[in-house]
Amino acid sequence: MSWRKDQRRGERGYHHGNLKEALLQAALDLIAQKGAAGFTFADAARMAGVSPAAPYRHFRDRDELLSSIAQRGFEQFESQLTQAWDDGRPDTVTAFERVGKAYLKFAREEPAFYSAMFESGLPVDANPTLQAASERAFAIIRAAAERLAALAPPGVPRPPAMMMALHIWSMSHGVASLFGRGDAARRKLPMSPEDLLEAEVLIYLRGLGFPTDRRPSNEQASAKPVEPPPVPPAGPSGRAK
Amino acid sequence: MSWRKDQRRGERGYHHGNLKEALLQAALDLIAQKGAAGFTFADAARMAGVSPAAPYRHFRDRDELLSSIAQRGFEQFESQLTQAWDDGRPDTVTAFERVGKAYLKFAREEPAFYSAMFESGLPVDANPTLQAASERAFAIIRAAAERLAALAPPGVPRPPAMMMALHIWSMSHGVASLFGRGDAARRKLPMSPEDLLEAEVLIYLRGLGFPTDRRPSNEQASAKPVEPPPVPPAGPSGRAK
DNA sequence: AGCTCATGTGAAAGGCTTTTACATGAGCCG
DNA sequence: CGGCTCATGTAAAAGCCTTTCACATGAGCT
Repeated sequence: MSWRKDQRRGERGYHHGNLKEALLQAALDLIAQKGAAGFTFADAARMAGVSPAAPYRHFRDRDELLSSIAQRGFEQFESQLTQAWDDGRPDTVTAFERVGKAYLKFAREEPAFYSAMFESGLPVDANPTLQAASERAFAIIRAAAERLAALAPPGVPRPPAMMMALHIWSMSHGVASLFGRGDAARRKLPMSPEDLLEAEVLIYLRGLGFPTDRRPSNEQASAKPVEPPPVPPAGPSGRAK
Repeated sequence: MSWRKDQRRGERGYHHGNLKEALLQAALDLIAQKGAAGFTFADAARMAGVSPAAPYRHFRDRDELLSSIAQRGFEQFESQLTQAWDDGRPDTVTAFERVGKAYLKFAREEPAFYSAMFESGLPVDANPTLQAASERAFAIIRAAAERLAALAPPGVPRPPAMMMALHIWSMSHGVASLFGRGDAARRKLPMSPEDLLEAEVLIYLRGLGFPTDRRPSNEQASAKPVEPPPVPPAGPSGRAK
């Protein structure tokens, strides 16, 4: 009885008018506060000012709402990474580093999305739409790695771009998950997550023989490493197992 | 009424006799099946053959049970890592790699523990006991990194062991979380998680100037790098920000 | 045997999820 | 305008979970 009264303004009366959006927004807030596990369908309904059954007109169940959020999360994530990558400007390594930072920034600034995407226990591969969105986001990292691989110093076997992408992804994800969240499960750190990741990536790139002192332009020239790396890069299958 | 009858043997009658252990075990099974989020206090009680209220005699609430599991998880984790490290035998790099593999193995073979430890949303720093256990596990990686850092090639600034440890931890955790779980959130991979991580670590170590072709003994001799690294390692604070 | 305390049981309150029948009103058609 | 129809909400109810509380049981000790 009180729902309609409780609405400050924009009274749509019986019909909310934009319940689906309101629910998504409410869920986002709740997840940010109490984590993906603590979020409740009924709570979201309450926050949107409707009865507990109303959400079922827009989402099959709680999981579908969560999926929708993860979906949007991946889309925004992709957008952020794309923007950070900026097609490799001003130079590939700089842009690459920026992508890593964007990963951390997203994890910190959008904990609700991040939570839904990576910590909700949703079966990513069960939902094709979701999986596609996830892969589009990863494709950005993949593309960046491709460009970076093309700059690999001559004279040594070129590292597989896919492998590089997976490596960078795992580093970013590891740092973000362990140290980069708002306050949940925080651990003490002698440096910022950003610096930690940056150093990690730089060392890794140097391990591949990349020159890691930035130079703004003419990458063709800079493709020549300062000095050839001590040993050839390890291939995907590594050494003898 | 039927609980007592349902127990196959070892009937303790009214008193279960070892309910706490039984609950922990049941919870472990349930979490392995349905994830940390899906696990239910009532389910564990049912599985142990007691009423839904019985568990409250042994755990304050559901979260305390989860904490206990995470606690044990960290202890087993520490034990596994210690064993893998084997005090750096036969040589530091080999042992170091083995620690990484142990991390993945734990994530894969003990999904319930891993889930409780890293994905349950438990506030690690809220429970001192839990935090201590977590830190003891990390200390193994830390100690290994320390030993490795001592082997760093001369002539360049020695990398901070703590930073190396954090880097290795994040790599391992990233790979394990993204690709190393039983089947939840699985993603396609062109190589095994183990190979992926091994290559990643080797490249990283090479980036620090370590010789990455193993040699079984006399590490003092092998401390001399095959060739000096092209550029000095990046310090913790990295370059200009 | 009798006491006592730890350990379980039942029952009940309060939430959440999900389903089902019913109500409302927005858009459209004549 | 009057009436139809369908999308969108509501109420109520069933079923499950969590947590608490008074009470029962029986294991161990004297």
